[in-house]
Amino acid sequence: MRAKKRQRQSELQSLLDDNPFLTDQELAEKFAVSIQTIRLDRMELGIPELRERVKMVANDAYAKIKSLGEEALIGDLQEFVPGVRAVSSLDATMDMIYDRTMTVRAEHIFAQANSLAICLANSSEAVTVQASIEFLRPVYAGERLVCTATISKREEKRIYMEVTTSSNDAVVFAGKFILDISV
Amino acid sequence: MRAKKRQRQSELQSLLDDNPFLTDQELAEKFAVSIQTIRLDRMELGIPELRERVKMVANDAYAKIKSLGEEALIGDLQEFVPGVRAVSSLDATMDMIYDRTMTVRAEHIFAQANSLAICLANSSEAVTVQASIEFLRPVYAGERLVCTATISKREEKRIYMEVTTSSNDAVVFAGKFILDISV
DNA sequence: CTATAATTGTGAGCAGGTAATAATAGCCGG
DNA sequence: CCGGCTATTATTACCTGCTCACAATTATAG
Repeated sequence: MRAKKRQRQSELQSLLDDNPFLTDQELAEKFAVSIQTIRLDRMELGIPELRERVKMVANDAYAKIKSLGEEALIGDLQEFVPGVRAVSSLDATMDMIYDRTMTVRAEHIFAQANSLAICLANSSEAVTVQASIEFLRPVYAGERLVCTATISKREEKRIYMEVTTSSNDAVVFAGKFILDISV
Repeated sequence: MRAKKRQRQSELQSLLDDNPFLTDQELAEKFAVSIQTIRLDRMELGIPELRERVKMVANDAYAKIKSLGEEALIGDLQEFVPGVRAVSSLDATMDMIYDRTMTVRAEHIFAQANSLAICLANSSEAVTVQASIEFLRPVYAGERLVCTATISKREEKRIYMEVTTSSNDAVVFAGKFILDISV
């Protein structure tokens, strides 16, 4: 009996982990137990009710969408010298991690660099056209990534930049970006 | 009188737009009207109740987090020949867009390519160490991006890949990736 | 066989509503 | 100033998805 219960509770946990939108009713049917059993299980596992779970997801949404979503600049702008240099900082969080290696996924580091480059281009129509990038060492959650973009050359319709990202003074990323500013 | 109502309704609309978590009770207090007035306003504006609003935000979260968040592979795997080639497809949505140019942000295209490369590396410890990438033309919302990664060279601890992304048979992105598989 | 654990049932109550219906307040034109 | 209209407020019944408290039943291990 005890085994059955443990089994159900762990399944319940993972079920709700990747689908928080299930009612106690639905869960009871899935496990073929009474609704009260489900409620007791939730109590013991410290899982809040449907509405609270949904609220939590919704709140996370508000926070996470900012972590890599629609913001123009990924990270926080620290310094901005038009036509010369821009610096942004970004705190690496668990949301950015690749499970298998526990390291920050390359696209997040690229995103910080690329968005800073576009920001520094300071044109309403800047578009990244080329980049040569190096990820010098893996980054872990909790590190603060400071990214610096510097304009190295400027042509009529192109801007060349050097972008580097450091954590604790060690360079973790370096890249050369070419942006198009036709218009 | 009519002016007052219009004023209130438009304020209500924008209030709820950037904070969907307000109850009718709270709104009534904010506007110093009865709760029924708020309900009528919501009806006229077609704004659903708190719980529905929260649910919508939570659902968006689920969709958006997948758009560039925690998934191992960004896009859907279409083909996978271990050690040789992998193909994924990704539908460009409005969530991926840079407002100023209305084009898909480079990091999303990079993310699709990079995550496919890591997937193809098929090692529990693959890490991108270098990439030379080109964005050949801008991508707009609605396009279907088909990304192909091919292994071009394999060393003891490194994998070299060619990754290209096409939309309607035109190549929009091309890159050479070097991954580290030390372990 | 019995003590304990697990499960199920019941009833009250709550938040945040919908839906329907009715009463009241404010204003405007004639 | 009064009828008519819109806007607002009130009232009541009902809904979902719970919580909380308490009791009853069933299973099972010792």
